[in-house]
Amino acid sequence: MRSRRHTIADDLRQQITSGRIQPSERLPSEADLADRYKVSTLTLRHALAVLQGEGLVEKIHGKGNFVRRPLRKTMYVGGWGILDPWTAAEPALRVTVSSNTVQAPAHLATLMKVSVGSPLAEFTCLSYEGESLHGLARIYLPRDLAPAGLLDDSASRQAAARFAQLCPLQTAVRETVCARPPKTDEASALRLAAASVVLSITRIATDSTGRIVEAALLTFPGDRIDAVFTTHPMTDERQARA
Amino acid sequence: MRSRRHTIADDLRQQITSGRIQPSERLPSEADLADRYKVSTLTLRHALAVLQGEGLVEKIHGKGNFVRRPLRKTMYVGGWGILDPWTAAEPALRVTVSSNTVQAPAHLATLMKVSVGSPLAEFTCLSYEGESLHGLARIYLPRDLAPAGLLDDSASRQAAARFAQLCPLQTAVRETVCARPPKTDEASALRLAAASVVLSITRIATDSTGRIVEAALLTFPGDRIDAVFTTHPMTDERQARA
DNA sequence: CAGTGGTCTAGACCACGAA
DNA sequence: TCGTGGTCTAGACCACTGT
Repeated sequence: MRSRRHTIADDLRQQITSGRIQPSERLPSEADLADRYKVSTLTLRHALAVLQGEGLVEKIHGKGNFVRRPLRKTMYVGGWGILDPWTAAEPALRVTVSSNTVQAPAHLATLMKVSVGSPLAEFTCLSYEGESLHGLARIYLPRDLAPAGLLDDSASRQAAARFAQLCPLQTAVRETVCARPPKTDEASALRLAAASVVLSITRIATDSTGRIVEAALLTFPGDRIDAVFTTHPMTDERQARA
Repeated sequence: MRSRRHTIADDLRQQITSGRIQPSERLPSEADLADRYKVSTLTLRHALAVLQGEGLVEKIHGKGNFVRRPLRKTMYVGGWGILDPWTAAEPALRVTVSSNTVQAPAHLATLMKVSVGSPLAEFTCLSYEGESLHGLARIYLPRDLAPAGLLDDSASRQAAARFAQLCPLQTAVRETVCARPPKTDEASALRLAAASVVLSITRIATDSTGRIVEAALLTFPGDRIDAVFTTHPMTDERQARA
């Protein structure tokens, strides 16, 4: 016997995928739905949790449950952090950047091979598609490398085109990709269920002297992103070096 | 005010990470823990759900809640498919390879830019760490490019060292990474829950003429793998080409 | 303020696993 | 059979959002 939460989830899913409930539309309140299905609110909430896990529904505390727009997968292009060449051209994509100075906490100090407490410039980049956030980046540079007039218009446009790459292109980049549950702040910022998964990319840029000039912590909802990386054949010269 | 489920989760997490509760040990029953913390069983279950989401605890219906052994993350190195330089050296890592010939179904034909029904050599690679499978690869080559005596010892050893890369190294490689729920066959092969997540890597190798010489579909349990990709500064010559 | 979702209780009953 | 986790109820109260 299928549990009640699942039969309810099936019914609501059918209404959503068939278009009877439109994207970005609000569902009836949980109390109303619980009445309609003759279940307790807790059971109904479990049904909604199923749909939330599938990415069909988004819960907003104090407002309601909303049908998510069908997924448009965006693409992260590895190497120099270009985000989504297709939608980047669309006006619907906005990237906001804010900056800050912090003292390196332990995990960042390790990552960037600087001593704990070193001054770092921190940039928080949020990428929106329409109203909904679909990418989150925190970027750290050694304070002395951070450009002074960074937050002008041209820099914002640049960050929108290549997702939040602040360092020059002539650097070696190492990107580590993993899938993991969102941290609580990420879950609330990206409006994800705690049980969902994000694709986390840690990008380290190194200049020709080996100094780490940028560390970027990128987080994307796991079901909305593909990351693509290309490797070219080595030149004989470079192969000899390795 | 931190919610009760979180204070309980914090307390249990501390007991686990400090070693007061050992890996693979059973926790007291939910009823007992609910008594001890003076909360309802539902609240206690929510606390355990937090730890479960963090991968610290595994629930087994009818048996209890168990502390999971800490995960040993393996690493996939992008570019030419080297798997896990650290554990690759360990005797515990085994890779088995079996081969087959198939006619390209639609999705593979699209991926490899050949016509539907073209003969392809299919290689299925399973990577074990001790008893448990931790990687699964299906690799396709145009039939005429598949080496004849592939499945001898040296090829198997080679596949173990560089995860299932069958084509020559002098190729351009494009790897697409996404997180998604496992397909049913993957879930059973990797012993994953249907609700879990795999890291899926699609690797396409192209020779200098632009022909696709290999397509690899790699699947790893999402919580046991990191994938790392490196990009080197372009030479002036290559930059001019792009 | 009213309306929404979030947390919590104190029970009941069901489904699974091992003896 | 017994002890375990899984589902569910009918309510209470809290926290967030908009008016």
